Amino acid sequence: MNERNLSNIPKTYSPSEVEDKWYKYWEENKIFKSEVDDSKEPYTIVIPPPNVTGMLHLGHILNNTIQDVFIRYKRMKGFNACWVPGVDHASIATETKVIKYLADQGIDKYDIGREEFLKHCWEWTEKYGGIIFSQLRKLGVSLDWDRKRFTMDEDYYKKVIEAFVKLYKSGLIYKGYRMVNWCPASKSAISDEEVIYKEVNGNLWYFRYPLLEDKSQYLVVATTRPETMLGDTAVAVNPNDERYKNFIGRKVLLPIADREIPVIADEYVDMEFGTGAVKITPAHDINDYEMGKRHNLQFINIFNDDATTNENVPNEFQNLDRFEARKKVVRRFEELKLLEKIEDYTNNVGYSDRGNVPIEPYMSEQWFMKMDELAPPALKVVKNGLINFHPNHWIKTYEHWMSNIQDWCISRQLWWGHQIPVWYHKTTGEIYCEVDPPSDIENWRQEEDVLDTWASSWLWAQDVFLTEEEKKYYYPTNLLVTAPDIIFFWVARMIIAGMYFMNDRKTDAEKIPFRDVYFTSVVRDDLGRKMSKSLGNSPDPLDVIEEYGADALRFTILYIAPLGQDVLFSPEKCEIGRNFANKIWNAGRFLLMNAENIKIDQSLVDEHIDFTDEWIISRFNRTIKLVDDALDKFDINSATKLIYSYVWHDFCDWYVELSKNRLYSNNEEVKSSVLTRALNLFEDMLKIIHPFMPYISEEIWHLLKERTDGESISISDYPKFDESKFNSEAESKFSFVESVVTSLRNIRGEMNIAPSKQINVLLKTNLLSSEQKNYIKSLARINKLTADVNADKPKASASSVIKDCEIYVPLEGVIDLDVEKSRLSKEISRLEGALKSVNEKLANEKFVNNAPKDVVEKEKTKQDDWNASLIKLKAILNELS
RNA sequence: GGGAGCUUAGCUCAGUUGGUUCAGAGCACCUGCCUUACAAGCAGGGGGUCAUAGGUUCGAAUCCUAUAGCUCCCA
Repeated sequence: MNERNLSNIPKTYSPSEVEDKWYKYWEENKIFKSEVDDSKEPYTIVIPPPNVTGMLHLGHILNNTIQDVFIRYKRMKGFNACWVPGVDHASIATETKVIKYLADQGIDKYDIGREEFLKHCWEWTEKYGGIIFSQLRKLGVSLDWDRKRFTMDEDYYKKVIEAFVKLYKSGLIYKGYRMVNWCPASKSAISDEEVIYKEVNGNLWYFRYPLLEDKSQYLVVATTRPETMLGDTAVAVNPNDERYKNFIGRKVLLPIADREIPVIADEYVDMEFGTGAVKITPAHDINDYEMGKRHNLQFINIFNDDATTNENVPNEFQNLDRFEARKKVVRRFEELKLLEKIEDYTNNVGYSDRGNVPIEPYMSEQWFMKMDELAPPALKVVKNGLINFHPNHWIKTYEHWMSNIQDWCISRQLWWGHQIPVWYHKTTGEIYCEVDPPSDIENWRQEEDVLDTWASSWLWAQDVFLTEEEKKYYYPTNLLVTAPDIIFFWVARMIIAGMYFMNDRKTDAEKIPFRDVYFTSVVRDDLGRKMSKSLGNSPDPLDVIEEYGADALRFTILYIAPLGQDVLFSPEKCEIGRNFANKIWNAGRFLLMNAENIKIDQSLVDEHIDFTDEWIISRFNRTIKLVDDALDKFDINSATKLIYSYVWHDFCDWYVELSKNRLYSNNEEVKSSVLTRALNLFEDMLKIIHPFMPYISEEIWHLLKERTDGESISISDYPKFDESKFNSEAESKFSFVESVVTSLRNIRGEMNIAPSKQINVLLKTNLLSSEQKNYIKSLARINKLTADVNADKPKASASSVIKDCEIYVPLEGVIDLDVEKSRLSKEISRLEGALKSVNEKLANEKFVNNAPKDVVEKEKTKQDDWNASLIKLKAILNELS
C-alpha cells in the first residue's frame, strides 16, 4: 500500500486506479469508526436513510458529499466524528415492487397471506438492500459501516412500536372514520404530504338536475368529476345568489340514481364558478365532506377500495373503473338530454406520489396522530434558534406548516412495515395496545394496518443509537443534511419526535434531534428540468464516477451548487473537478520530481525565506481562515471556490513558478530549504482539499513520504490558521511583482513578441528590491533588466506604468507605433475615467464631511497614485507623437 | 388565493454591515504558445445601463416602494 514509486509518476491522474484501493484501506483500518469516548467531543450526523431497495442518484451524491465534507473536516479537527449509515424500508414503494414481482409469477398477495408475503419482502430486501451501500462507498463517503441501521431491524422495530404505545396511552393516537387521501393503486390511505398536484387538461361538464315538483325546470351544476354524481346527496347554492334564492329548500331528482336530494344554501359556494350551483358528494370530496357535516347530509360511498363503483350505485353502473363510470354517466346524461354543455377546463388533480394515479378522497377507518400538543414545542425550538436552518429562509415554510398542521394519518393498508400494536378482542371488541401481544392471543385479532414509513423514520436521530450510553454521548446530533422536499415528511416530524420522546432530558437543547439543518439544492439537468427516468436526463452517478472519478464528481457538484438554489448538472461539467484533480496531481508531481535530486531537510524549513515565501504562507493562512469561516456558515460552495482559487492561482500559477528560480539555482542549501518548505505547504494544502477530494489527497499524501501502515490523511491534523503569518508587506511586494510581470506579458501579447524571445527591460523606479527584480526577470523572460530611477527613456519602446514605476521595453525596429499609441491611449482613458469619479467625490464637500475618514483617505491616495501614473503615461504618449 | 425564492457577462452564478476600478469568478469565445509539473495545460484579450421605474443617501448591484417576468411550496 505504501510503496512509493516516484521515478515514473504519470502526467495525468487516473482516479480509477487509486479510488478502490484507498476505500478498502480506510475500511480495513477502521478509519471511520467511532466509539463513545468521553475525552473527545463528538460530532454526529445521521444519514437521511435512502430506500432499502433504492439506487443511488445525483441527489444522493450531492447530499452525501456535503455530509462527508463536514464529517471529514470535523474528524481532522479532532472531533470524534460519527456518521451513521442506514436505509428505511419504504413501505409503499417496496410493497408495490414485491407485488409486481409476484404478479409476474401469477401470485396474489391475498392468496399467499401476510406471513408468506412478508417473507418475499425480506428476500427482496436482502437481494437489493446492499446495493446502495456499495454505491455510496464508490463516492468515498466516510460512514461508520459498523453502525449500519435499518428501520426494520429488531431493535429499531421495537422502538417504533414502543413509541406508538406511548402515544396511544397518552391519548395522542386515535382511530377515526373519516375522509382520507386514498391511493387506489396500493389500496391504502396516504398522508396529505404524499399527494402531489398536477395540472391536468380536463373538462367541465354541465348537468341538468330536474326539480322534483316540476320536471320541466332544472338546476344546472358544473362538475369535473361526473361519475361522483352517483353519490350526490345535495345541491348547494350561495345564500346571497339572487338567481337561486327561491330554489333553496326545494328538492331535485338526481338523474340515474333517481334520488330526491335537497337544495341547500351555504356561504362556501363560489357564485363565480360554473353556474353557481354545486353538486355535493359528501363521501368523495373534501369540501363536500365538510359541507355534508354542516348540513347533516347523507354520506354515500360509491367506490370500492380500488376505486371501482360499488353496490351503492344502480346495477348497470356497478363494478366499473372510475374513469369508465365517468364515460358512462356522461353518455347517459346525453341520452336523457340532461347534458347542457362541456367546456375545456384545466384543474389541479391530486396524484399519489408513489402509485402515480389520481388519489380518491375516500371515507375509511384510519389511525391518526393528534398534532395540537405535539407541534408547538417543535415549532418553538426552531423559532428560538436552538435548531438552525441553512439557508434560514426555510424557517418560514416550516413555521407556516407547523402552525396549520393537521392530524397525521399514520395507518397504511399495507403489510410491509410496522404492524400497529393494537389487538381487538374477538368477542368483547375490547381494544388492547401494548408492546407485547396479549397472553391469550387466540382470543384476539391484531390490527392489520402498518404505520406510515415516516412514523418509523421520525425516530431515526434518536434510535440509531442502541444503548443509553450511546444516546447520551451522540444525541443531539450536530447536523442534518437533507433535500428541502422532505422538510415536512421527515425533518419536522423528527423534531416533534425529539421533543416528545426525549422528555426525560431537562432542557430543550438536549431534546432536539440536531442543531443545524442544511437544506441542499435540487439537482436538475443542464436545461433546468427535473431529473426523471422518463426524460432520460438522469445520469447514473456510477457512470460519471467511472468516467471522471469520484473526487471530480464530488468537487464539481459542490462547485456548481449555488447556496439555496437548484443546481444544473451535466456529466461534462465534471471536467471542472477532473481538471482540478489533475492540476493538484501535477503540482505534486513537480515537487516529487525535484525531490529526486534535492534533499528534503526539515531543519532548513525556516531558512532562506524571502517575500514570496512570506506571501504564500500569508495567503495560505488567510485561505484556511476563510474556509473555516465559510464552513462555519455552511457555505460549502464558497469553501470549494476558495480552495480552488488558492490551489490553482496562488500556489500553482505563482508560487510554483516563483520557486523555480531558487530550485534551479546552484546553492544546495537554498534548494533544500525551498523544496522542503514547498512540500510542507503542499501537504497542508492536501489536508484542506481532503474533505472535498478524499482519494487524490490520500494518494499523494502517501507519495510525499513513507507512512506507517494504518496512517491516513483522514486522521491527520487539519491546519490551523495563524494570524501572525498574515503578512501585508509581503503581499504588497508580491503584488507589485505580479503587476509588473503581467504588464510585461501584456506588452508581449500586444506587440506580438514570441514567448520564446527574450527581451530587455528598463524599470524607472527605486522601489524594487533585488529579489523582486530577479523574479520579474525570470517570470517575464527578460534578457537584461535595468532598474534605474534616473535612466533615460529608450527610443522606440513599448511602455507601461505601475504606480510610480515606468516600464520600458526597447523595441527599436520592431515596434508598431500605432499599436503602442492605442495601447497607451486606452490605458490613459481608463485612468481618466476612474480619476474623474474620484475627483468628483473629493470635490463634493458633503462626501468629505460625511464619509468615514479612512474612506476619504483611500480616495485621496487613489487620486494621487492615478494622477502620477496619468502624467507619466501622457508624457510617454506625447514623445511618441 | 397564501407563502418563499429568483432577475448581474453568451451560460451558470459570487458580490458579507451601502464606500478602493466594485461591477467579479468558472465555463464559453478571440489571439499567441507543445516555455524541462500539467495541452485535462500556459500567457494575453474582448464582453454587462447589475430586470424596469421611482425614492432614501454625500454615495446604491447592495436599503425602501411600485411594476414586469421566472421558479418552487401550500390551499
